[in-house]
Amino acid sequence: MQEKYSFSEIEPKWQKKWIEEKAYKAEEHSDKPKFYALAMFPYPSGNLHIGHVRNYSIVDVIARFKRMQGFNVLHPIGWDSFGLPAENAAIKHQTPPAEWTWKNIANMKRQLQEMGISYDWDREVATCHPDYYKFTQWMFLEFYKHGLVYKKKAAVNWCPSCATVLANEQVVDGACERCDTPVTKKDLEQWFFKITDYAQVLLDDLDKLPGWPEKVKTMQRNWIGRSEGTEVDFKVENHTDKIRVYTTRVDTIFGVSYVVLAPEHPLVKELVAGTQYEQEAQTFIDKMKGLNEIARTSSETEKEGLFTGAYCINPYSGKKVPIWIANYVLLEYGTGAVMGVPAHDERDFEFATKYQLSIRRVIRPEEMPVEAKDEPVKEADHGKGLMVNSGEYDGLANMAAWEKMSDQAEREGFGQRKVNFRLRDWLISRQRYWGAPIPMVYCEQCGIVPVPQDQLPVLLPDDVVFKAGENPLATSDSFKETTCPKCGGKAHRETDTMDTFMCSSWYYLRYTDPRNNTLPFSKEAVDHWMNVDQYVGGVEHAILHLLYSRFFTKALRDFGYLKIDEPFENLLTQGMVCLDGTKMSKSKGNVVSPEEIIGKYGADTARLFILFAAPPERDLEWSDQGVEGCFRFLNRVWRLVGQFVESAQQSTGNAAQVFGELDSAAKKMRRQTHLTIQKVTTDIGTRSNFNTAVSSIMELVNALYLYKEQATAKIEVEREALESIILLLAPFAPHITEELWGELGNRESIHKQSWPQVDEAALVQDEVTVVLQVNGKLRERIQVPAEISAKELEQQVRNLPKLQEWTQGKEIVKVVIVPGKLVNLVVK
RNA sequence: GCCGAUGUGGCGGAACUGGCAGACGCACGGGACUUAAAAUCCCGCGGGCCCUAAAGCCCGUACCGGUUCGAUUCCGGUCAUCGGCACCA
Repeated sequence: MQEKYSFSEIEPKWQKKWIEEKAYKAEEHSDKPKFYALAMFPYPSGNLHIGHVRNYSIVDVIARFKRMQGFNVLHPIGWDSFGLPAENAAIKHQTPPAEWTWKNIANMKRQLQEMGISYDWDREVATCHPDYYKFTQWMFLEFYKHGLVYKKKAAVNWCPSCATVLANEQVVDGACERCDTPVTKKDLEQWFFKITDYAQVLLDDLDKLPGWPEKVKTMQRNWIGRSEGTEVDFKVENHTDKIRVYTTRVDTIFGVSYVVLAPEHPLVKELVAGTQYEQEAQTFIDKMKGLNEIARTSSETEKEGLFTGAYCINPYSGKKVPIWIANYVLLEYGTGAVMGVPAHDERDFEFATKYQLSIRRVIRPEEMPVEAKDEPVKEADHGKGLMVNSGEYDGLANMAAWEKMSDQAEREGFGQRKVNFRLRDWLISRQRYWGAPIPMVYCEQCGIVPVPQDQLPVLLPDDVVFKAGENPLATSDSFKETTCPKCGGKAHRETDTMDTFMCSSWYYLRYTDPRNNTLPFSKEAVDHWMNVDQYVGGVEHAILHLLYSRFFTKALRDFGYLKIDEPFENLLTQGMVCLDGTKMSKSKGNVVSPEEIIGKYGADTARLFILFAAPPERDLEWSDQGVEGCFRFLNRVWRLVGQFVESAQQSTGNAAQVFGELDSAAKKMRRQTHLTIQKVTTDIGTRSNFNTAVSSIMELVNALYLYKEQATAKIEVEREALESIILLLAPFAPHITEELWGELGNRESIHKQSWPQVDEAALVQDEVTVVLQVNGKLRERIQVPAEISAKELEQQVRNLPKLQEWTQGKEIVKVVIVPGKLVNLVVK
């Protein structure tokens, strides 16, 4: 055995062997229970960054652990390889996006292999490969068949820098999530996925996910944004039209001072046509259109409105109320019209105060005297209370009135209860080249015609021109011009591609059957492997990818392709990797290169540090010295094995017999070995606390160093401890443990060994330390037989010579005993 | 504003079900080995009190209060930091 731990020789040697032997291939037919471990697949930007290393190290520990526990593990990897950076590179370097992308994939694949991650490389997928995007297009058509895809003209989010539209989910603080450019609105005809059909079930089924972080579920709940309310019609005076408003507080409707329409509301133009208000209203509408999302909808923005000159009638009170238009009302939500109740809504209060509209209380808090009901309202009150100034409803509790008033609207036909969601349909069109082409054809005769599924894929053409700000597919005549699949006549193709989130919404299903040429996956494969048992990735996907994937799963279930309701059983959202307290990023220049670290210390050290430095869901502060510490630890393990191998000849070989007659030091050593096995097993398996798993292995190493120096040290006890250390460490540091396992005389790979079992007998103690407290304060530790009764223990404590000192003549009023742990004397 | 999370030594963090606060690692200080350095090994390492030592005592988990024999852990309130949502009617 080499004296020095030489990772640069060991690591490539084993990596090569693992790949050649397909050591981590998932078994097709197996009696073992299955386990599906998955990391969010990377975008092939060119190089692995440290966040990837963290993500993949975590999943690899889980995969290797489960394998050793006897599971048939599916641990695949692939590439989320469509997207804008490839196209930007194409413009910048004049290289085709495909070439740039495949080069990056090759490089990052090499880097992953240098980390020793135990992937089943036979299942690798890349979303930009025609064999993959063929089925992304298949998905589009399948959703289309089931009425979940439609085209509509809408004011959509437009990123001027990326020259494409964006989904609502991709607009962060009014700016493009990719390039930070402020997003503008554009009226375009685009393809939408009807995710809103699934809003309720996407919300409800979050309760079926106990294995997800509360944080992520809350974010999804907020994003879906369910609210229960009532729609009510206000008749417009001298007009045939009605204004339908949506309110969650129909109980306050007797307090309506005005009704407000969104500036884009179609009724606005009608109301002002030919009146003195027309000119001003038009100016107002134009101004609102020119504003971007932030300026228009931020709660910071001052409320601005304009009277239309028209009035409508409150159906409950019969009162006439003025109709306004205002910047704060959104056309897309509810009915695009709102009633203003200044006494009970802060926003309405602010608006009414600004424009001197009336303010009338209709709910009084219980502690407020009835006589005070008409006193001036100083601030909006949205609390509970009793109805006042509300006709026949006066005196009712407002929640009861809410129900009765909704009943009245439904009975008399001027309104109805309504549930609304903030979630909008998912806009999937992109005016870009490097994505899956939308498989649709426009025929002069037949109109919109889907490409038949057996004619897929619609391939991306090579003869496109990349120019900033232009849709490249529109420049390719060979692509654009086609024949109608229905009538054979002249037609042209849709030139938009799909949002790359389409590709990533189903990739976890493809891994179950990655080379299937006729279907995205077979029923047998997907039924066998799904759900993903453990999913790990960054929290930045809490809404986008995770919501879309849940939607896809539910829709495919409803189409009959799946049996499951949810794709990801357990979700772990790992924290960021930081340097000097801030997230590592290229723009800040505070990055650590994984390649450099691996070159200097090896992959095992890099993996070990990143798992040891913090619990996985928390942010991790990078520390070069910390890495050094982990490297020292692996060296310590290396030397431990080296010293053992030299001295191991004396072993008698009959461990069971030796373990039957041990001295107390040996018993202690065995106990720690098995306690460590127990702890590491639960730390990995149920708590996902890899940091404490590593630290307890370190403790075991320290303990073994001390034990083996003792004159009476038993070689069998040493061997058991040492083998346990290496086995427990194997998921974290696969290369060094593979090497050391061989040095201990084993032929078969350590990664094919069974996970060590706890020997309950080794945990039994003859004597335990009991803590003695006086009034909850620690006073003494005493050694007592493990089997001692509470009575005997109390007696022994009462006989302690120092007892007088602690009680100081006071009386012992109570004795609390926790068997095997603690005695607390309560004195007065 | 609403929702969620977090707050423990010089630092990363541990304490799993209310029972020894600070495991493990880093940094730092001292020592051994060495001609020397590196590597390695050993000792110390929250603050204070006590002449020294042994030993012991007091304070201490953001802050204030409560429950309890006993609180980092449970409850109420306050503050701070981070993240998400934010005119959604």
